[in-house]
Amino acid sequence: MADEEQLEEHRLTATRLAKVEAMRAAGDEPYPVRFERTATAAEMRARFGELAPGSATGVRETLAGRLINVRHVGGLAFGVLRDHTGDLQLFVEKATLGDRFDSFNDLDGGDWVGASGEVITTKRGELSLRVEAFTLLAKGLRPLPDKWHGLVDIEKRHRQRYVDLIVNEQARMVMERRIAIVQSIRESLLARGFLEVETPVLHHVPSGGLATPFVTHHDALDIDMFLRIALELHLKRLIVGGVDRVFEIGRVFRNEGVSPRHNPEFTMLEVYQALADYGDMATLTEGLVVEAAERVLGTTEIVYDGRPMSLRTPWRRLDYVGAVAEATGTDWDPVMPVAAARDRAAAAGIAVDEAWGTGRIIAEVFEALVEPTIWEPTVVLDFPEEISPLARAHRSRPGLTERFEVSVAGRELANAFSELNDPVEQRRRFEVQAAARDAGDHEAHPMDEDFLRALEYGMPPTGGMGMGIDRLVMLLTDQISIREVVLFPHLRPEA
RNA sequence: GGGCCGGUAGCUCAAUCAGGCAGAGCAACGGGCUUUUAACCCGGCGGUUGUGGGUUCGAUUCCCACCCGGCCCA
Repeated sequence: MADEEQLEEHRLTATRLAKVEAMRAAGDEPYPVRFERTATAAEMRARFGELAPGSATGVRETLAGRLINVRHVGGLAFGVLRDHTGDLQLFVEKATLGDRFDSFNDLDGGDWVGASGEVITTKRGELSLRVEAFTLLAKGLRPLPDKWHGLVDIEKRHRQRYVDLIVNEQARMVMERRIAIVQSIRESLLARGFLEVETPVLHHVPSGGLATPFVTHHDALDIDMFLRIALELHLKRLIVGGVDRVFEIGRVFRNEGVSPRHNPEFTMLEVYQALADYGDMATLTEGLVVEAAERVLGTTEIVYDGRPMSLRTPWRRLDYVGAVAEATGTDWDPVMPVAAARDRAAAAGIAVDEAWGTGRIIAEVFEALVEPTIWEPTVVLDFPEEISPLARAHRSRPGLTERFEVSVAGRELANAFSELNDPVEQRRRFEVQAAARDAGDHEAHPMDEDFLRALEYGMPPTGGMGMGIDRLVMLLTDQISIREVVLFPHLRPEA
């Protein structure tokens, strides 16, 4: 769209380009190298925020940032300089700058500027820099969006996040909060003795979850590879290897449709702890979320999508099959004949697939009737084995596994198990999945012989947990679309 | 994949229902203004109405196809 020719042709950029040429002709560089600043906008406010109107401090500072707006008032000009910490006013007067005053008037909104001068407050009390010298640091050729409305068009905000970040405070807030949340989780885990690792993104077997992978190709080896859909199996290999507590925060990829709640790539936390079980994982999950909320919001009492929500722990525990029974008004049993399960689903108005077993049917009913009704974080316990091929069988409940999900605002936030560490049983589970895969279920878990070999060396009892970081960020930034918490969400290519 | 809604100046929006010269504010440009806070005042600019076709004397407006986005559903 925006090639050089169009830049030269468009009158709004042509006038700016002309200023670039004029500067160069006069021996000035519109894109200089390096600049030394002595203060940021936030530092200025911290040091001088309490000055009375009309003060002059005698202190001289140098700031650098983007010129967001200029108000010309005869022989005066008021500029708004925005750096990464906030805004500060530039007080520019002809009396101080002399001939350079006209050059200041040549600046455009959007230009990067360095300015030096005395720290003052204006008559109206606005903390300002009385500019004694300034430098163009980088000429902006494109006009900024409307200074009042900002950039509103959602498509443009996402495609041109750089502009969104310049003009929309909210975009910066979400980004900064996301960074703080990830940092909080990392520090919470490090403080508990977990080691952070990096495992392969390119997989030979798309394992560790039930999802359609992206396929790519390794040219030199001439083999297809898969972008990972989960971190799970490599982290468990590390548990086998004797890494006692381990975690990874990393991007995973799922080849599904995009929606307000799904981006093809998203960020997962996965944590594994030797000698622990899913009960320990529930406590850990609660701790990570509460510590992140307190760090970025200072409270566990939040508002999401206009409704109050408490993240206070302990979270409610809900029995998975029991919740389905309550929602449907009939008894359910994960080992009941599949025909009986089908009847109950039909009675509840839930359509089921011929190939599904009882566990899968129960899951369908849960997702349709129970999960959407959950608001505050809830630990939903003991999932059917059929949909949990990597979780250990429940210590006392046949047909179920020691698995929980944390549901919040009608969606899954985290998923955890007492990990299956019996290699013979794991092989049996993979074989069931492989059969489903052969029958046409592309999301069934594939056989992973190397992982089985690892288990055959012995994996200690282990608790594991995965959490969707994007969803946690959505919760703590009050965003209902994942595209608002991902800096560069996926969109179709521009025409 | 289906349904509904949207795409008009750099930005934010009118005009579309019922076809008749495509407008405003901001930005930019020229002028005025030495304490502004979306500064203000005056002036003159700025358009492939998402793309392509069709109907019509005449299409931003009606019809068809396509592209991009939003929401809902699968």
